[in-house]
Amino acid sequence: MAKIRSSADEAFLAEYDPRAFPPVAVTADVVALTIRDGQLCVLLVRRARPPEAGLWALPGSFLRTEGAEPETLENAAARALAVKTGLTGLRAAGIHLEQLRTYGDPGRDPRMAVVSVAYVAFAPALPEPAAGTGVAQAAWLPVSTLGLPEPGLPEGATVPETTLAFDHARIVADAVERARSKIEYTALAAAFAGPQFTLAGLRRVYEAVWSIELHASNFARKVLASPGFVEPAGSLETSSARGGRPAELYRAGAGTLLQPAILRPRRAKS
Amino acid sequence: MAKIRSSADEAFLAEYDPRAFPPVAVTADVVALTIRDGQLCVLLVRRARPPEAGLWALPGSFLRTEGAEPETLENAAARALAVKTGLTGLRAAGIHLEQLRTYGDPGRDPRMAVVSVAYVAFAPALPEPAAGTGVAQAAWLPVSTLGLPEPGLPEGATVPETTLAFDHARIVADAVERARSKIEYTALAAAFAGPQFTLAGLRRVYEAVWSIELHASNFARKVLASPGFVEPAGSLETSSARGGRPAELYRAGAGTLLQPAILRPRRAKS
DNA sequence: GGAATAGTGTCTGTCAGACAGTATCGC
DNA sequence: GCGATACTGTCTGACAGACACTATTCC
Repeated sequence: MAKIRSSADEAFLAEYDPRAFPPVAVTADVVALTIRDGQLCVLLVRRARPPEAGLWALPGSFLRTEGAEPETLENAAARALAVKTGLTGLRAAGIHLEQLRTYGDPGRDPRMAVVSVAYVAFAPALPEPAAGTGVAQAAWLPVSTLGLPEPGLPEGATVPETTLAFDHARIVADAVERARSKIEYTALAAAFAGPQFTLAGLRRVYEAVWSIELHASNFARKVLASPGFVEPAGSLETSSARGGRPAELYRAGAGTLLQPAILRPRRAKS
Repeated sequence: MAKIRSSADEAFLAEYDPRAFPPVAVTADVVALTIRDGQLCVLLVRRARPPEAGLWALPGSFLRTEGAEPETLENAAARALAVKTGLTGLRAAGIHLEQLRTYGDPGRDPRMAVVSVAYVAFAPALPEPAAGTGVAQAAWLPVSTLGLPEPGLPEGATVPETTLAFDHARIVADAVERARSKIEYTALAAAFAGPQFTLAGLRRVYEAVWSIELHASNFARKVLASPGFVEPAGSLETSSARGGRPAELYRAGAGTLLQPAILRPRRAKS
């Protein structure tokens, strides 16, 4: 461990022996998002132990760097999901997992300096999670009930009081903003909608993520005008809810980038 | 330091004592970008010591987590620029510094597990850098000479052979892509152009970052149609290079988000 | 038939690309 | 005058928003 050294020694040694520096813990935290009952939900775990025991938090895990097989940050994120919530095989199932950003403000964890690399996972309706290691409870919670701060807070900004542990409310807010932006220009929304869906179902995904209502006809026109986004499944929806013409069923197309994009309405008229 | 423990003990302790885990070094690395002689350039340092001695690398610094004032990742990035290249006061000068992403693949540093949080800085023409601690040389190098890989490589992907140390070529590629995307919908390009500039000068910034040619007339129309992007400085350029009507001078406007955006041409016509 | 939902057609406004034409300099 | 650069005007096509209209179901 680090002895007391002069500042000059420290700067010199930095190039040669990173172990001379005070330790930092690195975690991978996952913001798993899905749509349930028309609401955008995030997968949270209730912490069983201090610090922040009893509060909802993101599933996370410390990065394993030694041993037979050191892991990538992305693998640590997938492992955190499996260990904390019982959701396994996400990578094999093709669930999209991407890096969000990294949070390392001093004091964000009372134990020591902790740098958290946050990941976002986008998933269609998944099974109920199970409480894993160190977890009292695991559940999908609607993001609208969490009182999230504005996304994009600068580093060092004080995070408003919330019901989530550490600075996880801020991380969830950034993840939701990523999802809102990502469904504009990628075919990601189809991943939320499941194997087969109607245009109305896909529209409800956009409406849930963006928290707005969309014009059904214009939406359908734009989706069908984006080659590779959806392709007809060849059958009709069975027994629509409260009458009405049955909708055609679609499945996700081969494309990943939408051209043209499905842009959300921009306010900001001068 | 960590003793040998069973896997179950390890998982249990993870919640209580992060120090029981093997140490990870965290660095903040900076990709500083600027335009020099019509070329997009990145600030690199030639490493004076092993590992990778003699190779060009990004200026970086290990995160300080203990002592009187633990620092944020962003402050560590600014400190790295100052210590390694002598460029100080960037934050005070309003230089834009934003987090890019985090790189933590096992084996990316031969010494130990190193997680690097990369930052991007966008700057107008800056003074020549000076070689700092552990650095043999510091210089602005055109990105076109570096043989960068495609941006957006997934985690764990093997980085092609380059002239840069570690996986820094990949980081620079991601930073350039960020800059290319960022000048579309923010007024960032004005930051490259300096305090006063002509529309042609601003256009050359876009052309350098995007590596394409733009139609001068359409470009001017789009820039002037984006409120808050530029405002006339009230004077004309003095002594244009090879004759021709002198161009009007502009300065950066108050806006930061461009509405409408200055979109780069999309190829991808079916 | 009436209500409800699905889907099509059309009009209008915004913006990008192309390009012709005008303005103003150095030589 | 001539070339070079700066800037303006106009046409066309792509796309978004609004909305009228038709189609098909349940009640």
